[in-house]
Order: sequence, then C-alpha cells, then structure tokens
Amino acid sequence: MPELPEVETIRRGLAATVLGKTITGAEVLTAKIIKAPAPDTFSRLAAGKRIEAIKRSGKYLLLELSEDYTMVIHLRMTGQLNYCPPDTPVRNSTVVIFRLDDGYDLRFVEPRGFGVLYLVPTADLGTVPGLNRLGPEPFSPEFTVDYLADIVRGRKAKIKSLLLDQNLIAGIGNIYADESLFRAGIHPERTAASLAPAEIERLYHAIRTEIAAGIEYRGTSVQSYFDVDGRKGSYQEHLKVYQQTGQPCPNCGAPIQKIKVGGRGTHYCPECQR
DNA sequence: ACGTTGACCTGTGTGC
DNA sequence: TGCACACAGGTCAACG
Repeated sequence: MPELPEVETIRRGLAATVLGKTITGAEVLTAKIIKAPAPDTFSRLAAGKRIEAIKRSGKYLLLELSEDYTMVIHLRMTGQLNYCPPDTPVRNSTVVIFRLDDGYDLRFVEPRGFGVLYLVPTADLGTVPGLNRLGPEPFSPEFTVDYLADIVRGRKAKIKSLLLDQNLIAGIGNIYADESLFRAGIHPERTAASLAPAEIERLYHAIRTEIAAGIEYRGTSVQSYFDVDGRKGSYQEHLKVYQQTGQPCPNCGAPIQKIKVGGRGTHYCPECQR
C-alpha cells in the first residue's frame, strides 16, 4: 500500500495512539515476516519495552523502544497497522498482534505476507536490508536540484524506474512517480540522461509538490490503504493520471494511457508528457 | 556498476 | 456462475 505519504500518515497515527505505551506481549501468527530476531525469541524480546519514539525513513517505520532497541516495520504492498480494542475480530491476514498497556492492540495485517518486521538493537540498524542504503527523501536538505541532476547524469535507465529506486531517492512509489512525471510534463520512458536542466528542475519541484500534497491529504487509498484508525486517505480524489486510464487529461483532454515501464503499470498523458 | 526481469504471495477484478 | 488470467501501492536476487 504505502509510499512516503501513506507511511508518514501512519507514523503520525502511531504517534497519536501508541507513543509512550508499553508492549505487554506480542502474538506472532505468521512467523515468516519476522526477519530478526528468530521468531521464537521475538515475543520475549518485545515484551516489556516502551515505545519511546516513532520515526520514518523512506517507507520504513522505526519504533524506538526502551533498552535501546528499535522495531523496523515495512508494509510493502498491502501491509496495515491497526490500533483497536482487543475484542475487535481478528482478520485472518493478521500476522502479529502487539498487546499494549493501555488495553488496546496494535495489529499488523498483511494479506500477501510481503511485509517485514525487525526488532534489533538500535546500534544494529545498519543490518536491516535496504534501510541503510536509502537515498535522501524529497524533503531532506540533501535532495536538491543539483542532486537530482547528479543522479540522472549518464544514466540509461528510464526516468520512471530511476524515481522508484529507493537507493537514489527514498519514498517515491508507483503512484507518486506517475503523478510527478505528469506534473513535470516528462514521458516516463525517457532515459534519465536525456533530461534537460529545465526538465530536471521541473521534476524536482513536481516530486516535492506531489509528496507534500499526498501527506496533506493523508495518503492515497486506491485499494487497501488505511491509517491506524482504519480511515482512508483522500489524495485518490486528486490523482491526474494514476489509475485514470482512458479518462481525459485534466490539461488537454487527451485520454490517459497505460503502459508498462520496468514491469510496473504506468499512466501518462501522451500529449502533455514528452 | 548498471539495467532488466522474475520471484515472492494472496486477493480482487475482468472477460470468456 | 465458474474459471482462468492479469494485475496490484515494493523489494531483492539473479542475470547479461
């Protein structure tokens, strides 16, 4: 489900609900999503730890716990976190239930089983795959027009594929990549190296505009994205190309096209994006 | 190093 | 209705 705006919305929801609470126990229903420590020791290690801070890095959620531990959660495509009373019926795609000292549950629901969970000493965060290699986020000080120019230089990859590379820019996924390229007027199959300086500058501002709008509208709910309280975001009401195949382009009226780029469904306006 | 492709899973929607 | 198939918000390993 979640790209940067959705994960940030979830982070804020967690800050409003579970921050400061203590995990009294953890029930592991699907062991395979727990990558560290060994699933049979996960519950024992989690129990008794207090949630002291809730951070986000790219699409990773980082729950800083007492005793210098950090829980790392990646929701991948369909993961959800639900904060709910313990008598709420347990959905069968629930993979872990955390019991909290306020009497509520925090439940990790993941129908496809792609999501991952790590509970590691904070000093070992570098051992979490992907997390240690993330590029700058769209709103970090290191993400500048010059940085974007640097990473596109000499690259033969299609610009859309490059935008999805978390090692180059952290947090953009399929929705915001398509929307950013539309806003910048750039065809998704252009090679990165072919972008002119003015296009790089437009793309830079488009990315930041789209990510900021996504956060403002509390994320995009196209299929299964819900925040910790089960609410949908509303940015799907403002999408201009993503999942708008055949709809008129809001700029020129031409029908939005769908193609595959790097194996991902890709939506664009054939008139406005060159 | 870079770029592309397939695999990982289950649920849902579409077309026959 | 039933069935087969394509596709899904992400990442990683394997290959050329």
